[in-house]
Amino acid sequence: MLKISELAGRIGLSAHTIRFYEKHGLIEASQRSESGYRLYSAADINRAEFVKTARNIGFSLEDIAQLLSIRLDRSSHSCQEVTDITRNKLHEVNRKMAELEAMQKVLSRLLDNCNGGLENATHCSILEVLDNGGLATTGRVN
Amino acid sequence: MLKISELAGRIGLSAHTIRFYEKHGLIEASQRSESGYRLYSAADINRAEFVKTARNIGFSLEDIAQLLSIRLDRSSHSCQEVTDITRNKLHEVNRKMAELEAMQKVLSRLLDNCNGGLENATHCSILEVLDNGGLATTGRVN
DNA sequence: ATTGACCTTAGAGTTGTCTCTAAGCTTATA
DNA sequence: TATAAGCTTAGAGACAACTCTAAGGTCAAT
Repeated sequence: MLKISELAGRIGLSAHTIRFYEKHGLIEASQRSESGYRLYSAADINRAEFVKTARNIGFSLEDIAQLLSIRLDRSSHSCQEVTDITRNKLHEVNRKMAELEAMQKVLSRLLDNCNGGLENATHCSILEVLDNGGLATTGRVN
Repeated sequence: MLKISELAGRIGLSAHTIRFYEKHGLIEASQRSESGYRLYSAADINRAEFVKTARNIGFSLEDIAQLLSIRLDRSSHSCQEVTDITRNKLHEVNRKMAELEAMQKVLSRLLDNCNGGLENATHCSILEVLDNGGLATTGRVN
């Protein structure tokens, strides 16, 4: 049985974070010592590692809570439930990527058109673009 | 001179947001009516549009505050200051993209390896991966 | 004169994920 | 036995960028 900071060291989270996850139902200590210290069993550790792995992949705490409840009783959940959560996450990631790509394009173009020298910013092309409502649409941004 | 909701309609922000931006020094009304209503001049509108454009591109409010202070007195700032802000933002975007790409790859692989059918989740390959600390490293994740 | 739309302010609430603090108890080491 | 390190709890604070509320004043139209 591990104490909280031992578990913390093992899975790479702070004790604070583990208590925080506990409050949100993600991690639990199946026992307490006489003095009230949390004690983590092998199963608890596995569960905590599951949480950490899912977190690393990028699942939200809420996603993880759902995945955990499936994991807890696999036979009464379908595989599809798991893929749904995963697919939703993938869609979210794709959406964010698209947003970031758009930003990336604009920022790169702004930098391409600007010499960025030490002279003063009176004729800075970036400020001009911002003043004019964005990149010119001659030759569409997309 | 426009009142706040006229400005709001014109640039596509809520009046709430405009007041919020004002509190943070981004937008200002150079006049007030006798009854205390904000009144926006052409210059105020330009500034607000600058803010909106920068926001659309993805600059943070803090970035925008800096860009505005350069814009306010272009001759005492260098063009480089502007490109620095822009380049930093681009780096930030690139960093986030890399993170998201990693997530994207993992999620896609998880989905590829799982049939996602209606049968129960006893042998769900996604749960197995999460239980085993992530994707197998045979044939490296990267 | 009344209605309803619009304006004002200060300040609280939201979201997600921690991160930290205070005040106090326990355990291990010197 | 003293000290330090570690544990407990409840709850506050941080971050970004809004979003909303309460309580009230103003304005245009009917």
